[in-house]
Amino acid sequence: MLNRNVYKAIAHPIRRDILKRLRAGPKTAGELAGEYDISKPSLSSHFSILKEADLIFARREGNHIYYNLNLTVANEVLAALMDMFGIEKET
Amino acid sequence: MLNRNVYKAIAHPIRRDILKRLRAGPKTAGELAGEYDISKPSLSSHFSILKEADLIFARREGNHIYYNLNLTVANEVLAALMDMFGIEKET
DNA sequence: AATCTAATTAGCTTATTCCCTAAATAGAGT
DNA sequence: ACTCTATTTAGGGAATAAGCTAATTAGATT
Repeated sequence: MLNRNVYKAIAHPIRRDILKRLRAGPKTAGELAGEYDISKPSLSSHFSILKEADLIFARREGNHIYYNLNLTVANEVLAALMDMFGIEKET
Repeated sequence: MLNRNVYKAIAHPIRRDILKRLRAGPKTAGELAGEYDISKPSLSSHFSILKEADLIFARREGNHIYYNLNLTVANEVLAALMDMFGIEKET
């Protein structure tokens, strides 16, 4: 079932941007850090909020941590919103 | 274009529930107030957050105020999320 | 085992959110 | 004009969110 925190998770513009970038494939925390004018600890906190919402998951490789988009949950969010608005999937 | 506040607006469970109930048609503030264990001023504040996000709009009739779901914006939210996640509309 | 790099956790401050009660406003009916 | 009902605005307090710097952890490398 859909974690209630997903809505809070997508409420922040940086977190939405992270999700958008992860569409294209896994990225390390460091790679993403380069994209934002924010301290690494603050960004790390955004990662953990996204993780807690199950929107992303982490995989360590050497001393890098790769973040991946969780498409299953992404789809669940969309389904929940479509249900909320009473909008059907197909055009 | 999509108001940035929509994400904050849908981040609260009561506001999501309001949207869901408005799917079925317009409701007055009073009708909705009956559904939640929250003061009327607090609920009124939720309405104004939803209004500010353009997710609902109000129409006065006598001394009732009817709230309506703005389906246009609802669709825009879905489109924005599908874009964010890189998910296509049709199955 | 010392060190380097990558990333997180701890601790703190400021801003925002969310709720409340009391007071004000808008319109309808008397 | 007064009053009743519906709803919002004002003001304030507690909880949560979001940022920072400094310190720590985890693993790789020498």
